[in-house]
Amino acid sequence: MVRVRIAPSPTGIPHIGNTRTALFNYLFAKHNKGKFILRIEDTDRKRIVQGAQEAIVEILDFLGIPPDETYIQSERMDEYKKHAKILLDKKLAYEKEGAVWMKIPENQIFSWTDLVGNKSISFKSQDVEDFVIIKSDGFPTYHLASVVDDHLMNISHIIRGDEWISSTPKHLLLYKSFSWTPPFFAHLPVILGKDKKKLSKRDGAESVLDYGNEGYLRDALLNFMVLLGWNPGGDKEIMSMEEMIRLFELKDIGTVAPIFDLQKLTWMNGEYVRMMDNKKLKASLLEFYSQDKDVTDFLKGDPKTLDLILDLAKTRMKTLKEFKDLVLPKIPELSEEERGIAKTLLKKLLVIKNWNKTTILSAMKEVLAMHKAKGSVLYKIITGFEKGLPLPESLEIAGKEKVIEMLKRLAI
RNA sequence: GCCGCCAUCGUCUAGUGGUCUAGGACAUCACCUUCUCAAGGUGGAGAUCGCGGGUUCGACUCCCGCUGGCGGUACCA
Repeated sequence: MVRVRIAPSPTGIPHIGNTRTALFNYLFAKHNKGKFILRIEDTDRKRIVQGAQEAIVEILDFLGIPPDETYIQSERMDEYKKHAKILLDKKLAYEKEGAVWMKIPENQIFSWTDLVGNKSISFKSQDVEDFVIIKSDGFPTYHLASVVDDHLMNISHIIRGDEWISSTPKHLLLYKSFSWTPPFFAHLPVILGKDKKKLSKRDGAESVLDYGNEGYLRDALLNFMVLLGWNPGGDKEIMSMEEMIRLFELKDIGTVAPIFDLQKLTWMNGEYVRMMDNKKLKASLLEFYSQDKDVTDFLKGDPKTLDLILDLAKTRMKTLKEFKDLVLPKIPELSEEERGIAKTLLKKLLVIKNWNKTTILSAMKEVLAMHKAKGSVLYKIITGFEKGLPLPESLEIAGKEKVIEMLKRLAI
């Protein structure tokens, strides 16, 4: 039975790296019909951050990768104390300055086969130092608490960041001291920023929640993250959660620290926007703009009209954030010349009898020819931006009356 | 410093001794389309597979060294 866990400490908001680790654990669990466990490691009382625990849960929820079981280490103190005593009694640990320390035996080799890259890693005991297992405040350190819990919770595979590699010999010693069989280990390379340094605020948003607030879609985020250090082979890139679960295997995890490339995420998000049907897109937009009455009012307008507009907008937005400027015009600041063009446009549109995109387009072309102007001028006049949804279509949708009225106000 | 991990286009990667004059995707450039901007289509440029030694009839693929990057070296996780 596969049982995996993520063990975040509530000392801050999880960043993309931690979140990807959670995703990989989730996919591995589901691929093997196993369990995905969340264990809050709140043993460092000094560094606990208010709201961090809630943020962890919120992120898993946002991504749709909820844990099957949840544990909190501060509620399991008895276990850690009990197990520390066993080590003390066996004389494998000792007390010093109010803390309990694990003694590293001499002339030993600690080695394991890491499932990332399927290679053997080993450390000599002379390179490992005695370490604290119970701090003087009575709380266990990560080393003791995680080993005890992983064993008690029947964790089969530990999939975690590779900053843990050099701690693994300590964990191996603990397993041996308790006469427990250690689980399998898979250490994931960290995700780096553009500068090849650890991902930081400079690289943009910090947590997936921030990306969500920037108008990135859950499915795109998931798809992009899974490809950071994992590849099922072949050229397939766009994958649904079901496909990821079906294809996910530890042997396909890369050994190289990937760099987070926002441009590719943005492209992929655009792909997902275009793949969505209008009903789903509308729902996503409604959620994203829930605080913006102008946009939600627009979205709640005539469904048929909205449908047409969504079709036009889909190929022009990479993130949901770009939707507003696409559909809600702003008042343009026109030069004298542009005002003249606006007047001509008004005149030409006014005489159209059969108001549709074809007649509107030919009117537009006449105006452009008369003024020897580029099409972008008309977009500036009507939308306030030099580009936008195709005018013939959107003016047809808006209706002659509304368009004329608006142009009159501008041209005066 | 010591210990460990890693090393293919700018980026994500395919590649497990010969099929590689190294494939795909993002980004980039050109063209097509065109009322603007996109989307889409076609094509181009872009990697002497970090460097140096081996092993082999033959190395991107195996071994060693070097260099570089990253991580660890806490009564933090």
